[in-house]
Amino acid sequence: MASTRSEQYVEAVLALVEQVPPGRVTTYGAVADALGRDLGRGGPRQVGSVMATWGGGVPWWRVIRSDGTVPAHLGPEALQCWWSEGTPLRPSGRVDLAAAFWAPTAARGEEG
DNA sequence: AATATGACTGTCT
DNA sequence: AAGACAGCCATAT
Repeated sequence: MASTRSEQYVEAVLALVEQVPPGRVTTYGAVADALGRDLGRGGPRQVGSVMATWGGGVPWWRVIRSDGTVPAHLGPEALQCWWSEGTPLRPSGRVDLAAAFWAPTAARGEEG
């Protein structure tokens, strides 16, 4: 078990996703960028891969694409959560990143 | 080392 | 607005 770099990355991703407040959302690229400052891994694909494997224990619906859309697997489920949390949505049914975007912070307890 | 795949992103048409 | 294409990064085979 072990504390491999991969697990550290996974924990860091999950930690950021859990930090996302209700009614707000962030993007894969933003999470990858925030972690890239600390872990040196930085790929939105990798963040998505982590979510696909371990996202079941975090508010994954608060993590969407860069254009406010969401993967087909999450559509209906995420929508329900957004309604329930009052996430700012666009008339098209997408999240309004201009109002709902939340900038993730490093998992090492640094914010500035 | 090379190839294939993926909850990504940006640009062009 | 929607579809197609290229770029990027890590993992698995």
